[in-house]
Amino acid sequence: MPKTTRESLVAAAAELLDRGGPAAVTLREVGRRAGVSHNAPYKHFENKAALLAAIAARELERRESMAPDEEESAPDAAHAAMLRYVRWALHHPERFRLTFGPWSTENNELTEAATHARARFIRAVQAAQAAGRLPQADPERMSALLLALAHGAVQLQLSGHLSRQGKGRAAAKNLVDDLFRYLGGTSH
Amino acid sequence: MPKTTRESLVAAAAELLDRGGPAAVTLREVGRRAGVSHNAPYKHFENKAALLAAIAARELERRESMAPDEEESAPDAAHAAMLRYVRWALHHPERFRLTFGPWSTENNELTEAATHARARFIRAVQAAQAAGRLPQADPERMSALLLALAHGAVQLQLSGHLSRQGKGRAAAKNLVDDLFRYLGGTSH
DNA sequence: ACCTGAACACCGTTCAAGT
DNA sequence: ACCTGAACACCGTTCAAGT
Repeated sequence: MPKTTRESLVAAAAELLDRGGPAAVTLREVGRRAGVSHNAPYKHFENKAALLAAIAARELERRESMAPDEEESAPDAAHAAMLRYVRWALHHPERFRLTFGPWSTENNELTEAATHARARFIRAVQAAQAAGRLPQADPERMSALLLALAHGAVQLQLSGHLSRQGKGRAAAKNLVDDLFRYLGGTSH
Repeated sequence: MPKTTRESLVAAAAELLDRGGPAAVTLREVGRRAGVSHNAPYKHFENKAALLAAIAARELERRESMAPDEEESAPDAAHAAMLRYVRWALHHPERFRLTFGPWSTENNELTEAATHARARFIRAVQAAQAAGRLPQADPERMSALLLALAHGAVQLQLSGHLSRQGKGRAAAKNLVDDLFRYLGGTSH
């Protein structure tokens, strides 16, 4: 595999991100790990923000390529996709956080990948609706509801705002399951 | 009002935060605006992170003091509190973002204020449950579900991940209303 | 086209010193 | 107890120059 300099830079940056957040992604250390000078990155990315956006885009494409194709139209595809998303986010908090922020709308590569992933999820939601497991609302809006919950649940768990004690065990995964249970009961 | 230096510092920092995020909160500019030297802040806060935590704590206490007391046990108190939260977050995105991150668990003042606010919300949820507007689940866990949705919906809207086009109009406010409608139908 | 080394402005933090 | 000014190490970014 002939790794281009660009790929090496993104890989090094992603590793630093995981280790200590965006502040730990210094162009100097990125360059060192990629075996180039500390400002070689400027020949591949406009600035540090663009480099971070490239990490986010790579991550999105990877997740995309990992999602099983056949599953898409199964009745529980949406539920499964959400649990997969939650598990991924909890294991890679910094990459998850990178998803928001200014990068999202300013970077083309990223926006395109995000739009594609969202379209895919909407199809899964439609399958669940057809199977009667989700209310018959506008699929796009129903998707937004589900995504918002997964997003917020992960965020709360990561920042320690979910009480971890016995009774109310409100782990992100449980909140996703709860929501599907409630929505499944609404045959409205 | 005899503003202490500490209060001036936090006020200046909050203004800078709103203007350009945490990166714009430089101790030098904070000092300048508060009329002190660029490292006077170190006599009041351990470091920059502690100063940011102080902003978050002040914000939480303000929101707390603004919440109407009588409303707490009304059947729609939880719904109203969530809409108020969403409106606040959309108007102060940087302060909202500050709520998560490392500060939350490491700062005592902040943790205490957050715990208090959460307890208050749980009581509102119990009132809604008693009125049959929310399912009879564990109140703490039901609160977590609602908070997660509000959180995630705001996050998605702020980062532009909610399609703003006509049909699926998935503004954060609408998602909150949707959830309450669905949960209200589940008399389970 | 891609890379390097020096340089610039800026920042968080520390320290010795002042009242 | 609170503040100042100088100093240090570090960072993003720019520039002139090399292949």
